[in-house]
Amino acid sequence: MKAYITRFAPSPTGYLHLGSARTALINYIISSQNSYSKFFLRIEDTDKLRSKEKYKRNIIEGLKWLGIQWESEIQIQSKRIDRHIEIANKLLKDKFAYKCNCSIEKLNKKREEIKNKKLKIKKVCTTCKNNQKIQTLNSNYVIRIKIPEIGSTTIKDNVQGKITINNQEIDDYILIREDGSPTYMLSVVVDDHDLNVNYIIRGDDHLNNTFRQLFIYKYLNWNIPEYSHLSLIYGEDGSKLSKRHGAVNILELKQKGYLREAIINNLILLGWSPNPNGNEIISIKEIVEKFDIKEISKSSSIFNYKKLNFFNNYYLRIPSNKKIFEDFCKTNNIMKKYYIKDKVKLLKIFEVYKKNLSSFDEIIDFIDVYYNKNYTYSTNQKFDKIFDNYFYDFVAKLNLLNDWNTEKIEKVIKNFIIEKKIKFVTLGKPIRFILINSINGPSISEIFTILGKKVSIERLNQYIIE
RNA sequence: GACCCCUUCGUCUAUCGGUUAGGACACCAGGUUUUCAUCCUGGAAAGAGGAGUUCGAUUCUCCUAGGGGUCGCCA
Repeated sequence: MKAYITRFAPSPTGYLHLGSARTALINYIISSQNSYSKFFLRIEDTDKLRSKEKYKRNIIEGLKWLGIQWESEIQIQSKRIDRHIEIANKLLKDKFAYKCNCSIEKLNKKREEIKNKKLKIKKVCTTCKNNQKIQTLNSNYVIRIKIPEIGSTTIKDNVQGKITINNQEIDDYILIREDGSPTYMLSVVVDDHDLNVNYIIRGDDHLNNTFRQLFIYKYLNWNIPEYSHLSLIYGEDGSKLSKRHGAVNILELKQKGYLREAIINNLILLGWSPNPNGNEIISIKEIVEKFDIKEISKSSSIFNYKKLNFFNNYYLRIPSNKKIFEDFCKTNNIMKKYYIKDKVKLLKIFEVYKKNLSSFDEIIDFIDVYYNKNYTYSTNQKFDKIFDNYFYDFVAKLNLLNDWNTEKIEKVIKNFIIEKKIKFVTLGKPIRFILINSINGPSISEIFTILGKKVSIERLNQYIIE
């Protein structure tokens, strides 16, 4: 198996979201498939205006949380500007690039003209490269790459297949801005080359850039990496995944109580299917064993939260993940209080409710009633006469029980209904209501256990038969 | 608009010319149950449209329609 050097290169202009996490994940998986491969993280922070430290931190933290590990220290693109400029100058010297001093207005006019005349060309500056005066300029110019006007360029992409476009479709894009700073198009190529990246896996919004970037590799005689352009994932309304689709920020999902296993399981199944017949639960270990990027679908897919919830429910029910629930409680502002007050009780409640949860935070809706010292039974509820007839008797029986656990309580209840020849619901429903003010919920023996004997009897005594 | 890509149940997908078009989530129904749920069983649900190629097309080709990506001194 080939040794791949892969990388994830986000720009810190937004949070790590599901789409970029998927790209990072796939890079990581590929590089995990053998011990010779490597995976780097590079922060592409050359857009000083939009890059934010908080986004950078969010991306790093999000990746760490997902368990995506990178090689050595994080690469910072802005620290390598001198090297980028050096390469641009080399290109310039070798006549693969040229200086251009066209004004923005002039360029816009040219673009307008191309549009109006329905021309297929993309090169907006056609004169500067032949103008000796401009080529000897010392300031107020940009450096553009020289792309041939004839011929075509082909890329072989592991996901998208073989794609060819005409060179006239490729613009003489800018390498160095007027202020002397390198553009993304230059920086990625130089950084990838210097890191020995030989496999680029990114979103297919970069597909067009590949044709452009290829020329830098060619002009410098650098090895061209392998490519895989992943189709993007969308929100349920078909539009790009964004804020209004819910918590697309990975760390927000963590805060809500989603597990990394669920997110990874869900993400990897978009466009890929390891097990055509049977369930779709797959561990990261199995993914690394089975994943083949050539099997991934070209078509884009829609992210479905209901499926994420299914996976999350599956993973949060696994006993060994109980400690993740504890971590959640320790960091969640609401849960913290309950956790400190009575950890054992909290874990008991979790055990009883977990089959109903899509994410840990959903337990918040159920929990307070078990901790509320000032609990009062909602008195407007009326029950069956039969229940009223046996109620005091039942409380008395329960009161006799000293060994207060689910099993014993259940026994008392069973014996009682047999003795009195009544149906379980006749007793169970009202009791549940008296205890937690809700008809629905866990079995009453569980509720008794969670509340403890003293509180249970106290709450039952709040019910007064009229 | 130009260039490129995509199109199987609501959603994610399987099928590498011949299948009752399979699975997962969601949905619906029945069963178990101490209510809700869990769990079990079952059900409904798909090849965008049109031409070709072929004995035979979901599968190959072309056209149309729909969707997406790109078209910056952003990355």
